[in-house]
Amino acid sequence: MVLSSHDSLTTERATAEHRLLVVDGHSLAFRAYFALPAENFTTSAGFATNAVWGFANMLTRVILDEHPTHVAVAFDVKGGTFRNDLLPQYKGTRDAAPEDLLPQLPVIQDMLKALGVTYIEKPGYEGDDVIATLATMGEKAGFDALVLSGDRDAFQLIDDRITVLYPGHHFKDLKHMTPEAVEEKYKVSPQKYPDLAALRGETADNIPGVPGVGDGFAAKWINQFGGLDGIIEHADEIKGKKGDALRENIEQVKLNRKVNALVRDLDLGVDMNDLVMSPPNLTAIDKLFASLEFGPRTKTRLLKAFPGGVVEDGSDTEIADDEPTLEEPILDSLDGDDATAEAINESLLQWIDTHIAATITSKTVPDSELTDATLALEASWILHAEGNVHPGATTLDAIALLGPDNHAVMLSAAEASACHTALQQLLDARAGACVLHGLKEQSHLFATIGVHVPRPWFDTQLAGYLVESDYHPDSLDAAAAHFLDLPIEEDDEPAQGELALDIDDESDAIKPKSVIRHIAAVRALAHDLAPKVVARQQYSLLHTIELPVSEVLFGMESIGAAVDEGRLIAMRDRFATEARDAQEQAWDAAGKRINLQSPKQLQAVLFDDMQLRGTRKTKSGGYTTDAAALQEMAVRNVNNERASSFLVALLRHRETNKLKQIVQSLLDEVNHDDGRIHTTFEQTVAATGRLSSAAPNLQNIPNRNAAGREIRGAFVPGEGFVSLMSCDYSQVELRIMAHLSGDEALIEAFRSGADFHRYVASLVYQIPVDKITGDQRSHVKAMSYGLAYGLSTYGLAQQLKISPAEADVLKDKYFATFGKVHDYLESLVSEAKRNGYTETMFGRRRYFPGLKSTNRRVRDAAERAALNAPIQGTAADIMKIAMIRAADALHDHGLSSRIILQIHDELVVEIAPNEADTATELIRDAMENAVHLEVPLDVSTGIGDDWQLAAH
DNA sequence: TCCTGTACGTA
DNA sequence: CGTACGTACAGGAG
Repeated sequence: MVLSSHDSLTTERATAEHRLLVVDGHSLAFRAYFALPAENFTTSAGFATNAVWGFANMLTRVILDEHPTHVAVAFDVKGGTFRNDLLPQYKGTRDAAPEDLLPQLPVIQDMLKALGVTYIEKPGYEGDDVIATLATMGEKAGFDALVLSGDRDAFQLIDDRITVLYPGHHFKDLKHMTPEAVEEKYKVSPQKYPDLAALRGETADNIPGVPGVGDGFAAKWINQFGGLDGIIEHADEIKGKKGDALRENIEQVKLNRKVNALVRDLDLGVDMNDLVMSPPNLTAIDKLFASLEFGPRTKTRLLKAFPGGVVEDGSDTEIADDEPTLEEPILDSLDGDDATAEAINESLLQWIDTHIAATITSKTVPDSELTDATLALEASWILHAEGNVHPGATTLDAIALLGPDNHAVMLSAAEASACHTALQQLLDARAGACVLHGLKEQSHLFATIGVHVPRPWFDTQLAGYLVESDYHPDSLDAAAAHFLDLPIEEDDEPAQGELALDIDDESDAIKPKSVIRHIAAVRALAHDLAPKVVARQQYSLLHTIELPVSEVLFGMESIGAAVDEGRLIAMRDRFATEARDAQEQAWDAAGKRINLQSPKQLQAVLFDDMQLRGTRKTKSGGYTTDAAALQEMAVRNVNNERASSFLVALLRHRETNKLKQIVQSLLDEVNHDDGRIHTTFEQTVAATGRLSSAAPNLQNIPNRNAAGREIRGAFVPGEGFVSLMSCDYSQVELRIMAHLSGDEALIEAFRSGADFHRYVASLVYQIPVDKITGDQRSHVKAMSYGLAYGLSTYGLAQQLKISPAEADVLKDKYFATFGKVHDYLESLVSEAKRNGYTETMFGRRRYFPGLKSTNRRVRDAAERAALNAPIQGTAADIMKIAMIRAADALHDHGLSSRIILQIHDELVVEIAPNEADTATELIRDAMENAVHLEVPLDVSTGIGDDWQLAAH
């Protein structure tokens, strides 16, 4: 304990250091009750304890923050008070306290008794009067007084010595209401606050004020006439409707003022000496907490706030908000090394009972941003598995559990497997209070022992992504280092050379230290991220989109996509032969056997040997050798036989070699157990909210020319399935722009159902639809698509191979036709500059620090990204919602058909026998109605024997 | 062995 | 000098 320097000061000075904390017991109990879901705090007998737990926590927090030397808690007493005699309807609209709150009040009082805290009730008076009296007594005795109350009537007590701690929107946010704070907020002094309240009324207490008069007018009058008395005196001088209203209600206001005046001189039969903080009765606390099924962690924390409140088990469970180390869990071992599976399962069940079940009971998930996430997570437990996640071939190393009481267990893969029934039982009963890192990855790991992971309450990986989508940690350690300012600890994994040795030595293969450190990191991440998720309003996104879509993705990855391996091999060989042919040709033309995949060697041949003129430069200074440049040089040098045959051969080599590589990468990833390719859909990589696909990337399978498209033909229905269906959104991003900009012309273009680009071109060029040329259509199409990327005149000119001046004309014409689109795009950038972030339709945020850069290039790039993010992101949100709906629909209708791939605006579904029609309708409906916009969402579908044939 | 640059496939 | 990705290779630094 830190001793402060005032210990040896004189009595006179010392009294100034005396601080009295007065708590409004009812108000605190109510707030705690509503801030915490009762379902998460229920004893095995079904007794709700959320208000008790929240009360204890809140009291602890305030004591630790404010260091009072004296404490008292005031409660209301049943039965009317003198106020009801004055105002019969007083507090008439208050809902009766919820039935599971009332029985918690005496328990709170028992707890206070055990803690040695005096609580006071005074029949005929309210808790507020008791508080007022106590605070006044404290002040007279030379104390500083703190009043913890959610009732604004307490503001009248505020002066230099008395501060009110008033809860904000979130239970835990306490505002220090000082005279300055009241003045600032209400523009009147604390003494005049009751005058203001009398004029305004108090809905919560069913006290009507002057109709039409709120804080603002009340303050104005008070300052004008010096207070309520002055206002009443000069009531006739106040003009207008509000003046009339005042005169009509003047009796009510006078009455209000009488009612809201707090009594400050009750005889409570106590003096300051009775309120001094004293050591709690540990035996009574133990007994009480046992009956409430509160864990040792709660007790430890609570006792820390009280004198002599030492930790008994020796583990210092400091709740560090910003301490740069992880709180180390207490690692328990399950009995019996050589125990049977049943015995291990049994002892795990027991451990769960003691360290998880006793502390929390929950099946429900807090579902609103209002829920106090920081308090809810105090009662959560952590689930963590480690291993090698590779869909279709995942291996499990170890799992760990960490209870709210800081006790942990760790199980090897074999032990975990033996315990799968206990684990499943735990998850089925208490997933609602579960925290983990990466639902999809954890699901893969637990699936190896046949355990299904239901939707948890919180996912630190998804949360980190929602909070800071531009940062992508590639490990839990990296995430912890980033968000918690922890050093990245050396993983005690063996170096490459030692790996084989370690695998052989099975008994030593698990690294308890790193697993336990990791599970502690997950807990710490949750503590850091949960408040951020709430503050940034990402909580509902987490629960309505990211967690559900994680489950869909887990299914897709597990199923994989079936391929015709023979067809892939044949294709690979054909592309390889073609590439070799092209290579020979290129070598002949070049006169040497250079590496065609080396830009450096190509530059030497093209620009030195052949003396060709380069086009654009790369950022490192040399001329580019990309396809567009090669093409341009080929056109320029049609008459230079050697150069053009080299360029043509090189282009052909580039293309076929690329295709060969793509096919080979697919072959490398075919799972030998099931002949399918299990990609990984990365959910936390793309800053806009899109998914990405890796190992292999199935979102960049060629689609633009016939040769490449063939590769799609190798994706086929697997055994037991008859066809593949492809469903895609047409022009989603443009439709989103039409909706969000509200541009009537663009909206009408989509509603008309005509050929969209042709229709738009006819508006832009003011020519009838049937007179639009192919060039006009394609120019307008490029312009439309370029919009969402922040396309420049220069870029448009380049792409369309027209002059910048012509591109400028096109742009002007386009924006003259669709003015609101222009305004909307500009507003996206200016909003981003103002807020520092953009938001999608569903509230997904992306921050843009680059907008403030002094480097123009960086700033311009950030502006384009800021313009694109809400559009691309909204499309991604819509597709995610569609996937959730589609997967649910297929499941609910008992279909076996299943989604296997997502390519941003396309879903690929593997169709079971006789399900084609139903599946088509269900998926179409899920996609078209994922969200309702001002324009229809158009979905086109196709079915075929392979992915290529499913095209439409 | 690791990182960077270049190139290129997709939406 | 158009957004968002993943992968392959070459070449240089280590």
